[in-house]
Amino acid sequence: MELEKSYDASKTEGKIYQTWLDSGYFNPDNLPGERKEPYTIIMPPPNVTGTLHIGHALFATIQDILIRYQRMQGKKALWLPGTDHAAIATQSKVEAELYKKEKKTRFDFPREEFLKLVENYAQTSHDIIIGQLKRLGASADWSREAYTLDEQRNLAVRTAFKNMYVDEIIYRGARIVNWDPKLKTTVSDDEIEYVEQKDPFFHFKYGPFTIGTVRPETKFGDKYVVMHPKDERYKQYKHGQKIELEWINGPLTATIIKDEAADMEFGSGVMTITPAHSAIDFEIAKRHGLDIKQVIDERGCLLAIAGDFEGQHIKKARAAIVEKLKTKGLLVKTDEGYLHNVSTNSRGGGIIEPQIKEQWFIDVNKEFSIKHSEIAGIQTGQMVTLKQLMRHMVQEGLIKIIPEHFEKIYFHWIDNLRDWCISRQIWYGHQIPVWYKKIDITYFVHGTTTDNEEKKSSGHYDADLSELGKEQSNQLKEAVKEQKFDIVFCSDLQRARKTAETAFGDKTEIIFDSRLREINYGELTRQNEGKVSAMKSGAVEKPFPKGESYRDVEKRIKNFLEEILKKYPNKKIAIVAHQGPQLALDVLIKKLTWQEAFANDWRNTKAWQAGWEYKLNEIFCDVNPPTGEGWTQDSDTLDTWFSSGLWTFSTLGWPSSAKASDFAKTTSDKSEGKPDDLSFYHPTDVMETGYDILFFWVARMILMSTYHIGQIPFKTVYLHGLVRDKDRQKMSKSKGNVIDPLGVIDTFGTDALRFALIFSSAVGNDIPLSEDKIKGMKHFANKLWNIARFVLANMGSQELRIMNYEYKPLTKADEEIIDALKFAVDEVTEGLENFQLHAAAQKIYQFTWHSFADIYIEASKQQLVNPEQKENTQVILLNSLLIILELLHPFMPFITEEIWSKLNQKDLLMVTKWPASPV
RNA sequence: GGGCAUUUAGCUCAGUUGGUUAGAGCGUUGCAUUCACAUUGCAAAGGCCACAGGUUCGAGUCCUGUAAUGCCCACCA
Repeated sequence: MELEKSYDASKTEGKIYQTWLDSGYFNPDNLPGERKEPYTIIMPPPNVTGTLHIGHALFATIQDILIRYQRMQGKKALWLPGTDHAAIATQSKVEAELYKKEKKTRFDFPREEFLKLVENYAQTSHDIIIGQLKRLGASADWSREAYTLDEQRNLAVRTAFKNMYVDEIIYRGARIVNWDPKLKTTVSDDEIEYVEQKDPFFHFKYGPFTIGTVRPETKFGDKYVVMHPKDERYKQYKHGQKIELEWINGPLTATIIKDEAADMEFGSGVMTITPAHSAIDFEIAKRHGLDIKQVIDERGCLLAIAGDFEGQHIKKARAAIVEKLKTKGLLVKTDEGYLHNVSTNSRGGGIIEPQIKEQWFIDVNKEFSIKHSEIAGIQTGQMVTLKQLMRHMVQEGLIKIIPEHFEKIYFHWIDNLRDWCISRQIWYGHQIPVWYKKIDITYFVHGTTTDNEEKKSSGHYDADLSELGKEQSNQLKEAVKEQKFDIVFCSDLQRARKTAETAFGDKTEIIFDSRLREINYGELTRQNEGKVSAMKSGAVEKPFPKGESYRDVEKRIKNFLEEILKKYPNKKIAIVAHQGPQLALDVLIKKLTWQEAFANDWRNTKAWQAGWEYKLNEIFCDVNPPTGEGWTQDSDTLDTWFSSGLWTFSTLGWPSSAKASDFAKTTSDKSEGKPDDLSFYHPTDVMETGYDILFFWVARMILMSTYHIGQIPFKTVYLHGLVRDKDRQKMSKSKGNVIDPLGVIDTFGTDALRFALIFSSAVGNDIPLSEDKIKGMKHFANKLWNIARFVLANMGSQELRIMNYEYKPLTKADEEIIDALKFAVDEVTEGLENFQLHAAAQKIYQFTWHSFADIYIEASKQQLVNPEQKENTQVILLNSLLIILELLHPFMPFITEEIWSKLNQKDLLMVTKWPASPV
């Protein structure tokens, strides 16, 4: 058997990869031999936003090394691959392209059509990425490949959302959020990137104070002036004191607020606040219960509050506002070149404008009872918060982070964690599994009756309208002339019926319903109002003698509302009825207590002709859409990290293969047949990823996995560094120092690239990479090739089968190489066990090149011509080579497999048993 | 402002619990070579392990401080 004179990676790699694929061994179900122990790595899914870069090559290499090693150790090794839809990133990429090519935005398309465009892009990108991973030699189980936005994962997301919604871990609320006016979506705190910027810093006269700002455009609504309570300079001003002053658009009443948030050292120590557009100001406003007024809209344009400036974009308005203030003599001075940080959306968006918006959040501080826990130190049913769960796993060593110092960073992050805003206003992603049904109600009270005029309470007694009441009904008709209602519901008592017929009878269908009747006062009917009032408070729960309580009215109305929600969703309806049912609406819809409803004075105003407005909203959250008509789904999508957080178990079949709430059932099922993927492969062994997404992702996987299935997601977190160029510079297109993985694979071979990537840098450190280094590793591959050529050339084919031939050290060289080999096996193994991949790589490199090639092969040339030593030497040569191939295979899979195949071996090297120390 | 790390040969980096003469790759210099490999071999030069203290029989390694560099978090209107 002859080998080519030098190793040609390009001729070998494709062929070898195909051999592996054909073997089916990437799927652990097909691995030969008795394998009981699982070893799982779930691949961090690359974003489908383009092609792989060298950083991906690094993660693929590290994970492939770990998987190949464990597979050779006899484990059922599963490396589960996948890709990430990367919501914002992918969508904004498509949007950018669309704008460049056709000058269109996504709003020029129907949602479905735009999504098709994104999906096409994602599909193309996906295919490229998978192809690239294969070229890197990734021994991943493609049969289990997952996508964060496929059907299975969508089910997982909906299930996860619902579980958390039911537990009230997920809530909807109006908070100050990071709004990106460019992408028109919120982003989470972690996605913010601060960019240093120089801007003019303005000092303005604000009454007796001087305030400073870089952003005069936010200042229109500022009517609170804040100073530190201990600031001696402003001792004479009291908290809550009002001050009249002249401001941008005229005179204004400002209120003094004393709060420790004001920094006495900064500027004059006095500031005004803009609660709607600053998180800090929002906090202050909440502390003191101040008014919050929106100034800037979602496009970044000024609202009506800005007066003349209304509609202008803040960027353009700034100069004009300063000019106006200057003209008014309110500009004190301007400092040019003030250095400050501007927050931007790191996902390719614009400058963040904080806004108050109704969004979905995950509450990280809410206590809940954990439904199922296999976690040491956490009992099933125990009360915990998500924050505590996240902290516990790492603190108690259940999850080990390598390198260790990242644990401190992790804790620091958790301690400062705020509720996680998970809703996004983009289209590409998992749509929130919440549906709404909405009815707008305008409520009118019937006209005055004869009883009313005599101050008697009618209740169910069918009192008629008085002359005034009839007149009022005509007035009502006039008042609602312009309004269009789909349906009018009316109490069947004649005072309401006559009112409704007069006001609406000629244009709208009227449906009479006895549930809309006034409270039945029983024995008090038609008696003096004063007596009724006296009993009102006591009549909430307790019926009037032989009549109803207010709770009874509430029940009738509740029943009525449920029915119209079902039958008449999304309609605009009017109700003409009495005061009692209206109070019930206050209680049912506005969530007032009965006492508050009574106390409210709005029904004493003459505004009854305009009606009182109620918005009836029903929210439905479940895995599947509600049945029935009239439901509309929440149009927001979820933060991409929400689905990524489920990744370790959604890829293994959750929730289909094992429902979190159904653990008892699945464990009893296990006796027959093989266990499902989730119970067998989860918790996974290693999560290997870049340190830059420790918070985004790793922490969220811990959160999701512990919450939903009561298991840690992984035992070890292995954080690799960033690949940099040889001068430690970050690789970037603009610097022109990027190394294209496919390019270097073409020139030097995958094995060389892989070896170079892990050869010289310890875990967690950044990795400087240069073409020279890869070239050096190509030389190493070639060296190995020639070692194999030498060994092969020095024995006939029969010797290739004498694997178990006993050999013994006959010479000093024999003795040394056997010792060295033993050492190498131990150290490479130890390196791989302890995640010291670079140490293992260096060891095998040294051993191969120096101990074996330079020393032993040189010595063997003498021994091979000595008949007494020849055969023994041949066996040592061959055995050493085989062990080298085995040790090196995880690192350089292609060339080792290729040589192995030339050595007449039965099975593939990739499933050969990892060597123990040789005899 | 707070935190985390790094500083070892010309360059890029190893050096796990403190233990002989501190290592590798690349580069440099000299020599060799029809020999498995010039994508080679042999050899050499090159380090007060950032600095200053301390602990110890013994410190690149542990402790304290200083300096430089990098990164992360917070953020001041």
